[in-house]
Amino acid sequence: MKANLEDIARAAGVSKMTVSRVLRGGSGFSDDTRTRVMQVAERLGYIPNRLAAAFGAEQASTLVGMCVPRLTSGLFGHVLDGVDRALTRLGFQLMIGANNHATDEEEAWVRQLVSWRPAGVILSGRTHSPGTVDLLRKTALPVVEIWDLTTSPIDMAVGFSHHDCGAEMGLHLIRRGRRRAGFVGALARADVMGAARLDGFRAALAQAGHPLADAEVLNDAPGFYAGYYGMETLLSRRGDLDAVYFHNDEMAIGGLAFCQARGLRVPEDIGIAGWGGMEAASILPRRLTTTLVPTTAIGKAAAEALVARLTGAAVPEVTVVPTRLVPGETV
Amino acid sequence: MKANLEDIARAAGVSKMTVSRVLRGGSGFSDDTRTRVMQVAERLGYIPNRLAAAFGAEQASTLVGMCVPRLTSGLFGHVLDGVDRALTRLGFQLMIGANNHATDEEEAWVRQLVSWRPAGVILSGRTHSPGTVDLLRKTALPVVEIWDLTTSPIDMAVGFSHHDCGAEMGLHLIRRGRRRAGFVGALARADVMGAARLDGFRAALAQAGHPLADAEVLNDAPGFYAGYYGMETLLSRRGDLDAVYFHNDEMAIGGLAFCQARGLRVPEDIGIAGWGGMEAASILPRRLTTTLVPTTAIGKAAAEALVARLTGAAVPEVTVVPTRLVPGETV
DNA sequence: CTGAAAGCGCTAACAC
DNA sequence: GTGTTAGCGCTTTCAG
Repeated sequence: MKANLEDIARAAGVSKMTVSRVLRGGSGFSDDTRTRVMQVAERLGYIPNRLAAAFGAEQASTLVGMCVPRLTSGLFGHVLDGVDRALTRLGFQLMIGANNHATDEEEAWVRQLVSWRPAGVILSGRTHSPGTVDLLRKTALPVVEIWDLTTSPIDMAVGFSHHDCGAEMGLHLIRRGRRRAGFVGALARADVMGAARLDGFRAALAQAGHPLADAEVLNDAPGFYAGYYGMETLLSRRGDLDAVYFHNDEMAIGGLAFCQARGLRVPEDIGIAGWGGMEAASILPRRLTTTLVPTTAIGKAAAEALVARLTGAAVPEVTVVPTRLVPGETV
Repeated sequence: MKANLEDIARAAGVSKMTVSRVLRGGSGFSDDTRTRVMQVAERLGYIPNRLAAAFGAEQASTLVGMCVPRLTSGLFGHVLDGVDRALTRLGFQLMIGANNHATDEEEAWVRQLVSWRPAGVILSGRTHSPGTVDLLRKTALPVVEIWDLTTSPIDMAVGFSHHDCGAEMGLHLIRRGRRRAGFVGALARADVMGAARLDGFRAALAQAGHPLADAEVLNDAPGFYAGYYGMETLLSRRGDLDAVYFHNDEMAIGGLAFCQARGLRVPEDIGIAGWGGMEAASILPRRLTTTLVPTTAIGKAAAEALVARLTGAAVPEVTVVPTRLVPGETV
């Protein structure tokens, strides 16, 4: 039922090697042979065996692995989309995994991935277990770390500074006259990047002489509910806050909903700021002040950097993809 | 640098075969041998080569492919999450692709996937190109089609009826006293499932004697913007509508935002209904009337059905995972 | 409980 | 332009 190179070779009256060359679109055969081989392959319904190809010649692997924090993240969905489109266009296949913000889950996934002898790996974040780094270094696999910039990446990095995002937003709130700002986070301290934004935010506020009034970092997933209840919690502790910066836009929108439910006016009574740039932020219920993150571009750049490295091209160690603070109507 | 079974065998003073058995946790070796082999493998930093394993014994493949319509879809992000968690737990690796609602893109992806000799495939939707179906049938690969129920699946199916979702919502609107309902869709007719919901909706309204007043099916991606502008378009044509059913919750929320911007009262002036059950729907700005779709459960069920089939267990051809209409405050 | 032999399908390297 | 040889690392099968 399954034809292989040998079957085609026999039917076309040539050798396996010639068939292989034709099918891979190389050179070293006549036009005549080519058409004959192609026809036979077609007729036999030949399906190449990449397992065998990649096994026999490891550099023939077109498998790329990508690990995201959570598959349910809207932002990372767009990053994945960028990666997938670029990779598909370039002839690669994508294997995915989720680390759930745990370096040991990431390591477990990387171990599995590496055993498939992929062409390269894309990881999210700068924090990895020593085992992961070690393994990746030992196997000398091309690696792109995305999302956050690393001072010294394992191999390559594509992203931006979360610390700067937070600092920029802190400055923005100060400029808007806010003096008692709070923060609502999520995922406890597991999300190192969210923590970096908080750090930057805190630093900017402190430097302006109006230090962070309060912060509530929840254990939950960073969604609308968490934003809603985080806002409630924060306000119950500090009713005098005049602005709140959220882990992301979903949470900010949840916080906005809470304000609406409580009859708090935004931005008069309290300012709200998010992060991420989700589509809803620009519509609902008023344009949210947030930071636009070029998710798809990051994915695309990461995939292209990886493939460039594979083709031997020179690739910068760090690619900065800038974010942009977009003032809305909420602060 | 890279150790293989032979290296371990030599260092442990046994044969390759014994090492293979130990490493795969089988039986047929003494405890003594086991510990010795394990220690050597550890010391040598052995990384198994699954390429070789799957190549040498095709049924040893633990690669599963999954194709979703779009990687940026919030709902499918949750399905993917369900699939990924189940598959990881069961020791499988996940390869993904997106078909962008085009059967030929799906076929191209399936062809690539099949050449990696995976253990099984999960596809989204009931519509596939003849080439895809043919290929899958010929290779006799376990296949799970998810999302929509198919009268006769290629192999197995996990999902629910989109037609019924639409009909149920149509009935709900009628019961709420709505008499001039409209529909806002997206992705043109490319999203067959959205079209099925429209069909069911239309049928239910017609049967109740209050046929669909108007429908606007946009070409855009089904997001907040599309909902906003779709609502605007629909109302400019039919200012007398008393309810609108949207392709999904994002769009419904966009439509809601438009109403708010125009000063239309919801549900007094006009009713709004969505589909999908996204988290924001239950918060913002009022609880949205929508249909809850058990996304993660579908993913989990699909993965488990696939693995059950692989282990030779009997698996039902069709698994129904019911949705639930949740009345909110918007109609 | 352990080992030897054969082979999976392909490609690199070299010969013609 | 085309063919031959060898081998990738593992598992299956069979023998002990």
